Amino acid sequence: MSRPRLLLIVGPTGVGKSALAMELAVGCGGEGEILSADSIQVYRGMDIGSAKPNAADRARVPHHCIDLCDPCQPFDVAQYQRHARRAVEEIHGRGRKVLVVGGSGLYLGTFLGPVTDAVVIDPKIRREVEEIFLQKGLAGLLAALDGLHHQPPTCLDRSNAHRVMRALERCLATGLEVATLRRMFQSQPGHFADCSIRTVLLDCPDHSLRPRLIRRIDAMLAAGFVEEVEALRAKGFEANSSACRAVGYREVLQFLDGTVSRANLAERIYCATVALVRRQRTWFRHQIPIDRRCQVDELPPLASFFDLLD
RNA sequence: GGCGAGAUAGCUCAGUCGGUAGAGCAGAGGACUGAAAAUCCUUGUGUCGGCGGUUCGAUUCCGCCUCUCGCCA
Repeated sequence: MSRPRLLLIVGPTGVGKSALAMELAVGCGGEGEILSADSIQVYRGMDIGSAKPNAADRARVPHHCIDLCDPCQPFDVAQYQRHARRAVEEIHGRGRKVLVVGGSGLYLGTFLGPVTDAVVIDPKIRREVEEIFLQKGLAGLLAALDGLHHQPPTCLDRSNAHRVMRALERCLATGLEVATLRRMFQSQPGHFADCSIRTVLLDCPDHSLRPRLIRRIDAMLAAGFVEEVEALRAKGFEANSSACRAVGYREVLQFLDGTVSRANLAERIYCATVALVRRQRTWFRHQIPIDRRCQVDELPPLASFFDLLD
């Protein structure tokens, strides 16, 4: 049995990754299926704002890892990893090729190396750590963490309460120090180490990306983005802090709350999107090994991508 | 036309009881172990509207001018 073959199409939001993936999936003799690596498209009902592929595209080419859970339920990369693994096995079982498409750095990272470890955190420990944070804030977390070490650990972001909580949980659950856990984590094989994986970075210069983003945001608003957010809010998606803070969704919620005017809404979404693009590019620059780079305005022939899949 | 308020970073504004100024947002760079479109870190020289006056020294006080926003005619 051959190894599963994956082609990752990565790039900042709005450059046209999905369109390229559709062309490739259809163009390689109908042999490709699309696996989304998008942390927002996993939520049902977050359609317009996440630029989810439409029904026609989904009927034409099978898509995976979309609509995996309700937006009021928490979702994380470990769950994504399990869904993605299952999808890859299914697609490979059909003798087809996997086109991974997305811009969520951590989710893409799942294909390229370890993103989670095997440490199981007892819910009791998790509650205990949350309690420390609620009572004593970041300083309390750091004090607790440092108390478990010979020297205060420096290999984590000590200003990021979220990261410190994760580290503290692991130290409490295993009795090990942060640096040791980190070494163990980094020496693990990735979840897709048995697959053959190539990456393509798709980008385009700001002078053509930015007008494109503006058009896309206007189209989202015209398509009923505000109504989508109202419906999500009615279902309680504000309980999911990362879903309701996603680019565009946060701004529409601010509009619904009256903190942002309708006249400024598109502009605010645009600024948040540009900031996201910047963070995505930073991630792709430093965290993801890229086999091929191309500009969306001057794409090479499709056949040259098939070489990467063989 | 009269009265009042304002003019400070790309934007919104704070401040300096007179010793040339700082927040938020925006912009730029960076980090990344189950929230990742999340979260976090770094990064601020600007004729302090113009011209005069007082002063050792004015963005700050005074006068005039320009512009903006109110209110009254």
